[in-house]
Amino acid sequence: MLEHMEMPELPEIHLFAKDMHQELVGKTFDAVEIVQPKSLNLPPEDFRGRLIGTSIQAVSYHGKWIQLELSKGWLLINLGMGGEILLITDENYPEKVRLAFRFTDGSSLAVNFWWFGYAHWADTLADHAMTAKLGPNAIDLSLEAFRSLLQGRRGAIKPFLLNQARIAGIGNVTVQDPLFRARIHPMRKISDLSDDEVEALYGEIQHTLREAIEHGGSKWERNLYGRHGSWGKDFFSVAYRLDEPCPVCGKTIEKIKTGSTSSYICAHCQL
Amino acid sequence: MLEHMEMPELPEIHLFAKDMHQELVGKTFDAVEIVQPKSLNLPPEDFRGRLIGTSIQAVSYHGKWIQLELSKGWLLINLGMGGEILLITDENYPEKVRLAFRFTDGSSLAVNFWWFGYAHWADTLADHAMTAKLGPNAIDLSLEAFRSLLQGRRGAIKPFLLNQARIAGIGNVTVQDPLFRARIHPMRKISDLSDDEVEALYGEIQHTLREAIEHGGSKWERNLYGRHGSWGKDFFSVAYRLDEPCPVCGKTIEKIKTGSTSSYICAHCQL
DNA sequence: CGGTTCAACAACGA
DNA sequence: CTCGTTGTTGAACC
Repeated sequence: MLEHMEMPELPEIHLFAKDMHQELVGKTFDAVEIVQPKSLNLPPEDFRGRLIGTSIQAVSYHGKWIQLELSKGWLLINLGMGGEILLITDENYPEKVRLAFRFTDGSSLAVNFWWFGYAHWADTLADHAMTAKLGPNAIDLSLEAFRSLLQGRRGAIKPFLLNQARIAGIGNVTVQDPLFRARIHPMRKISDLSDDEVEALYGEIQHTLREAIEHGGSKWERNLYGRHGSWGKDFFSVAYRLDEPCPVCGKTIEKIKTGSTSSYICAHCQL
Repeated sequence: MLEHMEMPELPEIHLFAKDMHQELVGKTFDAVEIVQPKSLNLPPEDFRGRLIGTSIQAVSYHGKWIQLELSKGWLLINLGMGGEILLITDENYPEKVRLAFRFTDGSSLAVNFWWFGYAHWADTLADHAMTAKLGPNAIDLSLEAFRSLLQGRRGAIKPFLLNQARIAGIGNVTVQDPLFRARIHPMRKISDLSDDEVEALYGEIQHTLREAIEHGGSKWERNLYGRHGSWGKDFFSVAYRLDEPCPVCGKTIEKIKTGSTSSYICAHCQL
């Protein structure tokens, strides 16, 4: 039932960045193993050449991208539809690896994508179109900023929230319960939302993201150390609860098509 | 039959820029008459204030925009769906005028749009989004540059050629015969084109643009001096020749919808 | 069906 | 395709 929820969203990326910052700052690239060159934005030799000898200064994130600031340039990683980043402290690499980075201290970082992801090198963040065009991280938004982003928008609320160019980091897992709890139908026109609804939605988004982070990310993901999070379906009110009763009114939760994504909703509570 | 061909494309703009450079360099703006303020990107007073007292240093073009480099800033003119720019040497203004510029030597330039056009002022070209985002002028492209622009494109060839952000200056009149002569269907996927087809298409585009320029632009347009060009349907192989025989195979030329534009093609020759 | 980009399209406005 | 904007949809891609 939850087999298609293995994609990292803001909480998991946030945790990767935090742990990677903790573990990797100060390390220097010694070697780069590239199993899947198509994931790169440079020829493998160039990519390797940019990294080797540089050191990691800081690790942050923007939306679903992890950003490693180097002594020269940036290494930008996107796990695509899902994947793992593992810190390897001994010589035991995991079986499946698309990319591996070895550091001069003997430790390594292994990256695997379930299907496809990116590892890009950029001189500056502004040079990298895919991250440069992202909106602000959802978790860093103030209510006022959220209101002003919604200002004058004509479309529906759910596609807006999922559009990474508007707000970065929200995905189909973290958008559904906030909408339910704010009692807003995913396809409601943004211009129809009352001030109170916007405030409720904002609060529920913040709550959901923080809750997921506090619980170490989702159960279906592994973190930098290979450990699973504890945030899962137990925390959901309607998401992925097809045919179960709405926790508020008891009516049956439905699955509907909302543009190109699916949504679980209570048609009675969400208007 | 040819009633909808009154929009200037690269050849006509090229000729305007050339003649305007010849005639206008050195002239100083003395007065600006603004009949249609909506065409401007500044309040009329500001627009006027930017121009008066400045002189024209050079006239060039980018796509369908004519660029007048001034002693300070740029005046950028786009004729939109069609229009005229006339050099007036006596005091007889044409009847219909949206904008008129008077110079200190007593001469004037009159601009008319059939429907909508622009006259913008910009401090630098980089400041002006509408021209800054244009692709390279079609006529200045090398074969290699043309190939690299097509690299990795997923859509159909005709919409690509008409997209001014990719290549500037090609319009629905100047695109049709090159496609026919290269034997390429307008809706062919770019990724399906062979190297030879790309080269043929490139050559035919260059040929068409240069031929139109050499003949003074299209018959339906007037130049800076009010004179019509001589490039017209006689030069076309299939464009606007509905139900006539294909000059190569004799089959009937068809008119088809290609996205939002129409195309005249030989369905037998163009694959 | 995932993330992201791109293309095609509609509608509107200037 | 005069051009911009906005948003929607579907496809292709890695």
